[in-house]
Amino acid sequence: MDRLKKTGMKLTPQRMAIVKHLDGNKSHPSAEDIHKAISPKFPSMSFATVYNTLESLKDNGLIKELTIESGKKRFDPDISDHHHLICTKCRKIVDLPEDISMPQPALASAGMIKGFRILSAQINLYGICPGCSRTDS
Amino acid sequence: MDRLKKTGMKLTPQRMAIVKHLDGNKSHPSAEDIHKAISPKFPSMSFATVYNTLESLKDNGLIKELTIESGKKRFDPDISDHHHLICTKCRKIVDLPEDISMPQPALASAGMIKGFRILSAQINLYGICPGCSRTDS
DNA sequence: CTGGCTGCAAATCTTTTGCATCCTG
DNA sequence: CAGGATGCAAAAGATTTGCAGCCAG
Repeated sequence: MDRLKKTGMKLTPQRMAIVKHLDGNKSHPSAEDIHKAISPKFPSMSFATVYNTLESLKDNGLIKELTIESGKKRFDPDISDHHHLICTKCRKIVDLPEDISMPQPALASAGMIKGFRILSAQINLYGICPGCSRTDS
Repeated sequence: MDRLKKTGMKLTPQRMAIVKHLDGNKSHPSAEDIHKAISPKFPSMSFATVYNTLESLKDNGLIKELTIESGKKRFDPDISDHHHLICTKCRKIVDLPEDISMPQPALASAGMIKGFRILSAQINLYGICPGCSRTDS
């Protein structure tokens, strides 16, 4: 919340609600998830506001946008250098434990490849989660 | 094309046109790109056919679906274990040279993490391409 | 007060679906 | 000839946009 103030963004009630909802949230919510979650408190809040706010938060480095699911954006308040496991069956998204984290993102975030100045890396591992494995086989 | 036949999929003219268009294609086209490219030859071809065909090709392991851009699916006929560099400015997508490829995908494709049975890995490196760098700074 | 933010509604873009018809195997 | 594939059109889902009015700083 302090970090929000530091960005110079205006502290509107809607924004604060969104930030509060995201804080510590490990569910990697989509814009719709967020809108739905906050609707009870701000029934009039529009999608435009949600998208605008998420865009601003992203620009200010307070959240990350994940490109994990083809159809929709997801957002992650955890801006640390981590990656994700996605269950292709139930679509659950889980943070990848740091100790399995990769040396390459380091390489990537520092370096140049093919003349590209690399700014960030996103690693998605797709598989079947324990729950779905059980149902499966 | 032989590989297409082996899948048992029916060899309709539309499908063959799509497969031919994708063969060796390094542009990571979206469904719309593909539809547009083939329209001149099959003006009547519908999006449903494009999507159905891409889905079938994917199910049969002839192409990969990339989740690189939030709003849309992209497809890659190169099914080898490789990854991508994306210019955040001009949205260009480039294959990551194999020699920079990561040891982890190997780990991932073999292993189990957090109880997940890992099936595939996708690594996206985001940055600024040489062309945009020049314009930039 | 003023510029940034909000709400609303319409528009856009991508993908999916239902169904009648067609055509490959 | 049967079942899968196609074309069409409508629907669904996600995101964007324009604009008038509002409110935090």
